Amino acid sequence: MADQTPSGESLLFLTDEQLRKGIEAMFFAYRGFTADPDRILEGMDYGRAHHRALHFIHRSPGTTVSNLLSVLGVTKQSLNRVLRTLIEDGLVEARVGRRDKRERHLHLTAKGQELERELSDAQRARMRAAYRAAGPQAVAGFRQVLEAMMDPELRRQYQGLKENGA
Amino acid sequence: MADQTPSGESLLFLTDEQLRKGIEAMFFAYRGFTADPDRILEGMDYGRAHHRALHFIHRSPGTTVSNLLSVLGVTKQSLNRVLRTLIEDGLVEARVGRRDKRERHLHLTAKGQELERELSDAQRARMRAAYRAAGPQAVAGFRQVLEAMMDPELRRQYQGLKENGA
DNA sequence: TTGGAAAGTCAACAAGGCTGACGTAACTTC
DNA sequence: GAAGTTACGTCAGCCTTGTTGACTTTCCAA
Repeated sequence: MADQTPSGESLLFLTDEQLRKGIEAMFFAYRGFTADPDRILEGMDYGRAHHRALHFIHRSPGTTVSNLLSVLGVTKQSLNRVLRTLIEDGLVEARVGRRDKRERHLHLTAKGQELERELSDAQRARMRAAYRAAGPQAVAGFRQVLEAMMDPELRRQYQGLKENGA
Repeated sequence: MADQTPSGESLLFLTDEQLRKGIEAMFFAYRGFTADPDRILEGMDYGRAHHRALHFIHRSPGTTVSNLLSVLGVTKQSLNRVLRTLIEDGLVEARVGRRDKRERHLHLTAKGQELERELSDAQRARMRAAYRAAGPQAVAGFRQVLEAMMDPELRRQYQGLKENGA
């Protein structure tokens, strides 16, 4: 028992083997995480990229295109392809900014809300099952580790998303 | 305070808002998770798919192609493309099976070990920092939630990977 | 000896990233 | 008011990594 911090905690959770297991857990869990929405979307003309756009527009209604760009971390050409189809299909509405007319403020239409809801219901159902199985303590730890794993800039994005429901 | 289980735990961690935060945490954290290897690989002729192959061959030396297929969850055509370049470039060796000569047993060459090492060092460094920042309790919770999030079949794959280092 | 599994390969395609170049409207600054 | 910057959109072309389908070779096992 040599791996002890000055304060007496075991450092065994930092072994390469433990870290590798964590890496694999992320890999397999992420597959599960996206599986349900992917299943819903296949067959429709949409993919994961559309899901992400819907999610963040739902989350921050009225967000601008460049805002969304920085959250999603893709190029405007990539996002535009996705956004165009969503707007054409009447799931998303782009309103010209009132203060700054260059900006487009993005909102979900009723139809957009509906699909977002369907996707997020599926994803939340899995999340809820996992949370319930693991318990509140585990969930707190889960969130802590994920947060620590983010790039600092992304962490700020993450924390900036409106927090409530408590 | 109505959200209490019969055993008295709060269920506030199961609100839609909390679940959404968890979903976003997964999204942002996964970006960080892959960022370092991606950076190393850009410029080389390899991508994330090559990294995954290297990882699991390292993890289970002598694994067969079909074994790897089921772990990675892609088609043999996809995997083959990746594997071919890795073999051509002398990072991976495919040994014909002794018992069953149809099977190819995959091993990393010295060169393959080297790249795998470089990629995994980077990824583990981030993981280690996150683990250290969050602490052992949080790490345990992190692993529990991720495991509960996996599809049952993937969970078996995950648990089947040799466990040690404790 | 034959059926079927394991592996490999060719071709074609799609999603979703990327870069670069260009255009336009609108805001900001000098 | 002119010049520069920002926000957005779009065209064209490319790459990676996934897909399906069809086909072959090898070879184990019943």
